[in-house]
Amino acid sequence: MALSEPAERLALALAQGGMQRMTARVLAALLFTDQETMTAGDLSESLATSSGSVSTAVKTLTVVGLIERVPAPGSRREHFRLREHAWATLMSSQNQLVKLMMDVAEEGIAATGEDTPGHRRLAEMRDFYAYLWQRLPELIDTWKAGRTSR
Amino acid sequence: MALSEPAERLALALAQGGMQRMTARVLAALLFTDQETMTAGDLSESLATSSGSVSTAVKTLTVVGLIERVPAPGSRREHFRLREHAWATLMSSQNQLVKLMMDVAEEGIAATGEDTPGHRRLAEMRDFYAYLWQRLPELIDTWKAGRTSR
DNA sequence: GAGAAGTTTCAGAGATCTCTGAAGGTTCGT
DNA sequence: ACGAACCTTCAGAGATCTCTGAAACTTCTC
Repeated sequence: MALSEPAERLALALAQGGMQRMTARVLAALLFTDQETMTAGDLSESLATSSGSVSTAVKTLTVVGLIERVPAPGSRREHFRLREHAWATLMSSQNQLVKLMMDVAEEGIAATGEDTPGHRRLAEMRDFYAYLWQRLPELIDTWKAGRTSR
Repeated sequence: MALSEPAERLALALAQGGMQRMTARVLAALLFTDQETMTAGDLSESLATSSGSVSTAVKTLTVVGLIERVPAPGSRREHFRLREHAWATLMSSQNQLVKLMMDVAEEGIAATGEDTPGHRRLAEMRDFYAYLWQRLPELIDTWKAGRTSR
């Protein structure tokens, strides 16, 4: 079955956030499906795409921890499903970008003379990202704690 | 003067976050410069790029509120500089993506039958992004308050 | 251990994005 | 009002990214 229009829109949104288009479509398919898991075959059929693309996308999603291979008794095929806390995981990996910003600002600070306008601007940038880098993980952990305690 | 290597690295990091490469380089130039403001001419010289590219980049940065045109007494040229709270502004615009995620999840919920696995997954996604959508602005406001109260 | 089914890899075609450069527009001084 | 300096726009060249499809590899069954 082809992906629904809302599913394609969701994939687009994920792509806007930096995810490859095909990777996003695979994730959307796994979100919307009414099955508990999908095989690579299911995915390439519903996305009308090559098995090669599915393989690459599935690998990427597995590496970043958004989906997982599920042992499939009685089938040779690989089964996949969304992992627990996938969204928190996605957010955490976005958070690596915050760290990168903090680091490049720090580099800039080291490379500019003190008491220059550039130095001051970079220090403000560094402070802002350092603040986020401290606070975002707390936010995500709070969410996870609230979820699991149900 | 050409952009320093740390400045180019910073531009790369911004580009990773979704900003156009040239737009990111302009922002980096304005961050690192030891002048208070830079003209379009300064920018195209230090970036070794066409005036057209600078014009486009500067327009984008102005629209999203990261830089501002500064009235330049005694000069016909436009002067630019980083705006106050530029980083908080950048974060806020990233935050629009959180809103988009929330919205597409909501659409998906409306389009799937209740008590299906897809419905449940989408509801969890929606809840997560709704939580962020509530919390991130608080975080940014707290930062701004801390800054200005110095 | 041979064959079938499924999966992965990767070179290159095709699609997409970005930048340039030149034409045209705007603003300022005289 | 005219010319000079500067800025903006945009078509198309060039660079970059993404997907396909076929070959190679792995795993399972008989």
